[in-house]
Amino acid sequence: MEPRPNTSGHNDPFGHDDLSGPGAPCDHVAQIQAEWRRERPDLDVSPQAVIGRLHRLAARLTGELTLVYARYGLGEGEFDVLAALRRAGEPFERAPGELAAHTMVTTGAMTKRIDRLERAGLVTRRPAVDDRRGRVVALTDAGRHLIDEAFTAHMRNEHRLLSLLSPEEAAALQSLLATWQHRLDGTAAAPAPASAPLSAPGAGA
Amino acid sequence: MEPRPNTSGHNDPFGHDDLSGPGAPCDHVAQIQAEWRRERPDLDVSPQAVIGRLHRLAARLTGELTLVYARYGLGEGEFDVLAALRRAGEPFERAPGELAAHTMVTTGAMTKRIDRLERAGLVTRRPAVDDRRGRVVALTDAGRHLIDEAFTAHMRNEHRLLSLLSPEEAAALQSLLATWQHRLDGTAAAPAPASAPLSAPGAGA
DNA sequence: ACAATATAGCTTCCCGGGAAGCTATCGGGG
DNA sequence: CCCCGATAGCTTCCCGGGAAGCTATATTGT
Repeated sequence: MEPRPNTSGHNDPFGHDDLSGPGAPCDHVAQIQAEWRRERPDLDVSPQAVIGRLHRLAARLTGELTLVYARYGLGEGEFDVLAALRRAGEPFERAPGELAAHTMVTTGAMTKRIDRLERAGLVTRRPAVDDRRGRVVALTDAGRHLIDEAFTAHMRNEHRLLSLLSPEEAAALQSLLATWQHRLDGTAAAPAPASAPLSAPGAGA
Repeated sequence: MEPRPNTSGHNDPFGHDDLSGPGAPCDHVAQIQAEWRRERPDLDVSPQAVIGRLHRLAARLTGELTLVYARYGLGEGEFDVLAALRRAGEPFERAPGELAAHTMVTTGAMTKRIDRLERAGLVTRRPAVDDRRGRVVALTDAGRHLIDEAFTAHMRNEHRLLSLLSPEEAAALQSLLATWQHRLDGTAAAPAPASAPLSAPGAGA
């Protein structure tokens, strides 16, 4: 754990830094990169050092967070919905469509999440007054209490995980993540896809 | 694979840096944090500035990468398997268990991935010679060509995404991610779970 | 007023992964 | 030699999400 940044500049035939970090001189990602360099020396695989690690770290953190949700009988999806309702403030109500947008899933997925939560007695569903197509999802008392407990534990957990970084490291990381996301949002979507579900493998070959 | 929405934001009344990066003065995560601060002023939600953003960014990047896989008729899982085989070098063979370990899924999931790839003619399955319990999964010529094409495109895509950061930013980010992962690995697993699948919500309430 | 279109939520079907258990095989000890 | 536990891969069942389409309602244009 030497917070010492290091050696980052060094070989690489493409002029990029090889990005070999101090904390991971020989981790799994680095091994994978080494294999690719051997097999495909024509490619510069340095981006994997960042993107691959981001991936793995996010997966790992999600796993840790999920353990806490499970203690309250919740999946990640349910937790998110309850949290979105709680965040809304009194009277803890929101339309299904709003919840879907907030939690970044489709409305179909949201319907099923609400079904589960309703069955568990954590939320209620009732018709909206102004628009007869609409519904209103509301936290029950049980739901309110549960999410308050669960969210408190969740934040304790996040503090525990984040405490592995110094305040300076955390601030730097936060800033870099926000910067990247922001620039990504400023970019038009990627080039058009054009799939062929595992049946026309000749696509590029 | 999609998105992990999650709550995150930032700010904090506890004397930590508020971590407001330059790139994210008022993004979605920050809004969420502001809501929590209003509803639960007793909690320090600053970790979400990092963890929430990490999640969202990872989800976003995954989405971008998936678009390229789809162009070759591959899902993320299939791509990973083909890549692991390609990385192995001549003769591009590996045992299913090895592949499962490499790609971080269960053996059950691996069986199904191989089923799909075999059906598509991209890999073959044959018995191992030394151990009659074992199997050997091998890239076919078609699979070899496909993954070489797809991986080349994949790396182009990763370069495109990473090019939004300066070399210094990328190096710093890589270092922080590796550091965090490394410290996380050095930590014993989290406290014992104890689930109750949405039926005993009273766990903590 | 009425038809055309948009919108909100729900339903159906599919896909991919995890958990747990099954079968065949290997290896070691009596 | 046979029995026992360990191991490799596969099978079964379940869960949660996406895509697309359905129904009922709201809104807009003529």
